[in-house]
Amino acid sequence: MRILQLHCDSIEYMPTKKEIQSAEEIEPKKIRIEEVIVCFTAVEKDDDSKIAKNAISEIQESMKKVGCDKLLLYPYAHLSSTLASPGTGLKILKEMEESCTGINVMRAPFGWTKTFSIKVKGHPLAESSKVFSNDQPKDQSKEKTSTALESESKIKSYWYVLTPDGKMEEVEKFNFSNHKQLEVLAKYESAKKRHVDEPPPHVNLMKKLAIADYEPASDSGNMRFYPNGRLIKSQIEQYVTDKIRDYGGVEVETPIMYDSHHPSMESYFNRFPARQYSIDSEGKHLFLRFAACFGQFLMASDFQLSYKNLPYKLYELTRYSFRREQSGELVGLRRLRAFTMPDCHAFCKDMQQAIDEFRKRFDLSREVLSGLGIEENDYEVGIRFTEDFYNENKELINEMVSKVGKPVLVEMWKEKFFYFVLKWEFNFVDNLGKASALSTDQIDVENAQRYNITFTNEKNEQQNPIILHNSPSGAVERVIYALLEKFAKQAKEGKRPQFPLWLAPTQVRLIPLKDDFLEFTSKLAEKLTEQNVRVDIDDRNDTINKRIRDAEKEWISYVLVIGEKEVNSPSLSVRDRATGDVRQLSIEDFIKEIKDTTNGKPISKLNSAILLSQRPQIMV
RNA sequence: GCUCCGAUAGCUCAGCCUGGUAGAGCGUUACAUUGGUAAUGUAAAGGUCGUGGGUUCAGAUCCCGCUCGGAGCUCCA
Repeated sequence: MRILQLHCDSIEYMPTKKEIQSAEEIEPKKIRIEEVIVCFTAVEKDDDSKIAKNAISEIQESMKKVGCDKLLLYPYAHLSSTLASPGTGLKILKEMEESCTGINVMRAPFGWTKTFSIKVKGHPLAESSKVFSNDQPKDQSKEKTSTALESESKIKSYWYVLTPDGKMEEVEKFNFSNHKQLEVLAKYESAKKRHVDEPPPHVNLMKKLAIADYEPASDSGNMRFYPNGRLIKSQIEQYVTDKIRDYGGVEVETPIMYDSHHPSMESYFNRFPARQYSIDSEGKHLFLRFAACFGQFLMASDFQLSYKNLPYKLYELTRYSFRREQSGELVGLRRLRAFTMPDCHAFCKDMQQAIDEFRKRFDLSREVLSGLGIEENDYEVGIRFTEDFYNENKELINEMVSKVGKPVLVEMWKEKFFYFVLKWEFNFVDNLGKASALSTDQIDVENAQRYNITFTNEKNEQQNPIILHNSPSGAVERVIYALLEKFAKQAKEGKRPQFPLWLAPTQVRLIPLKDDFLEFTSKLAEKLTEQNVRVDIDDRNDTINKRIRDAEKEWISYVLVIGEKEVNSPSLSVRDRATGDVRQLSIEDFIKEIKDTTNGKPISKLNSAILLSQRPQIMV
C-alpha cells in the first residue's frame, strides 16, 4: 500500500464520471473540507486487513503530532503499478475507514474520475509518503529476471535523426511534419488515440483469408496456420532461403533446445534480454532457443577455420524460435511467442571485412523486402551504435542513410553495453501506429570469445572473428503481418488489394458455366498445372455471379469462366482482379503473363483439393 | 505483467439493463434450378449461451473465481 499524506487548509473535489463499471454508487456532488489530512491511497496487490490497520494506526499517530482530527481517504491509483483488483481496493479502503477511532474520517468515492483542488500547508510535517507491506517480501519472481533485462532499462542513450545529406539533429529538434511514420518510430509524439477498441486490421484478414488463427489449446502467441497460410509461409521461407544461399549463406539445422547449465550457455543466457520457455527433463534444465545463435555458434566453435575461409556465413531458418513475450504484447501475427526466423551469421577476420560484409547484407535485406512486396516507403530505418564506433566509421553510416534516401532514427550509446557496436533495423509502421522491426543486422564483437570460436590468422595465431547477425526479412510471420496491414491500408483507400502472384494460394480459378464443361475445364487445369500455375476449379452448384463473388472475396488474381465460347475458340476470358475487367487472351499469352510476373520466385504446387466441392469450408 | 472490456449455432452478431419457450444473416445438408463476370429459390439440420461456483421457485440475463481474446499502460481509484 502506498500513501501520500498531506496536511491541508482545504480540499475540494467533484466526481465527474465513472472510471470503471464496478464504481461505487453515489450521488456525484461537490465536496469541500477544511483543515484536513488528505491521504492519497493506492491499495496494492498483496495488501490485506493487517496492512490496513497498520496504515491507519500510523496515520492517526502522525495526525496527533500535527494536531488535526479530520482525515480524508482518497483513492489514488497513480501511486503504484501493482494495484489490487478494484473489489479488494474498495474493501481495504472501507476497512481503513472503519478502523479509525476518535477522529472524523471521510472517504472519497472509489472508481470515479474526480477533479480536485487542494491547498497544502507549509509546515515541515505537512507532506509525507508512506509504504506498507507484509514483512516477507516476495522476491522469487524477480530473481529470474535476466541481468540484461534489468540493466537495459538503466542504459543511457542519445537519440538523433540523421538525414541523407549527413546532418545529425537531436530528435527533439527535428521537424517531423513530412515524416509522420518516422515520428511514430521515434515515439516522439504518440500515435493518434483510438476511440473505439479495435484489433489491428490484419487479425481479421488472417482469419477471413484462412491464413492463420489463434490456437487456444496452445500457449498464447503460438499460431495455427491453415493450408493457405502454410503455402504463403512456405513460399516466403523458400524465397528468403534462396536469396541467402545466392549471397553465400550455408544452410544448417540445429536443435531447438539447450541445456541452460552448459558452460557456453550460462553467460549468454543471462545477457540476452528475452524471457524463455523452459523444460525440465531427466534432471536437465533445458530452454527453448530464442534465436539461431546458440546452435550456429556451438557448431562454428568446432570448425577448423582459417582466415582464408572468411567471411564464412552460416544460415538457418528457425522453425521455431521461442520468446516468452509479455502476454499483453501479443496480438495477431505482429508479435508471437513461437516464430520462424531466417538468421544468417557471418564470421569475419577483422573489422574491415566485417564492414564490407555489412554493406552487402544491408543491400541484400532491402532487396529481399522489396521482393516480398514491402517497399522503402513502407518502413522506417533505425540505426544504433556506440559513440566510438560512429567517430571511426562516419562514412559507413552516412552511406547507409543516403541509400535509404530519407531521414533515419539514430540511437547512440556513450559506451558499448550490448554485445554489438553497430546495429540497424527496418521498422514497419502499421495502421494503428505501431512500429515493429523486420530486417536487422548487427556487428558482434563479444560472442566469438564467449563461444570459443577461433580462426587461424595469417601469422598462424588463433584469433576470434567478428560476427554479424543478419535477418534479411525478419520473422516470416511478421512479414505476413506487414503485408496484411499494408493490404488493409490499400483497401481503406478504395484499392483492391491482392497478394503478389507468387504468394497467392490460388493463382487462377476456373469456373465451368455448367457441368457439361467440367471435362474441358479439367483439361485446361492440367495444362496450367504442368506449367507450375496454381489453379483450381469451382465446380459447386452455384450461379456464376456467386462463384465470381467468392473468388473475389478470396482475392484470386485471375478468374476464368469456361462456357460455350471458350470451348469453341482458342482464347480465354480472363478476369483480372487488379482492374476488374475481362480480357481475351490465348492460353500461351496467359501462361507467359503469369511466368513473367512470378519470374525469379519459388514455385509451389496447389495446397488444397483442386475441386472446390471437395474442400471443407475453413473460414466464411 | 497490470487495468479495463468482451466471450450466445461453423462464422458475424441480436437477446442481458428490467431473470420466466434460444433468435437473425452467412455457411452446411437436401431438392429444384444449368447460369456469361461480386449474393438463384424452397426446406432442413445445427446451441448444456467459454468454464466453475453463488443468489433465486427459476440464470444466457444478477454476483464471484478461472480460461481465452481485445484495447490501453506517459493516460488507469
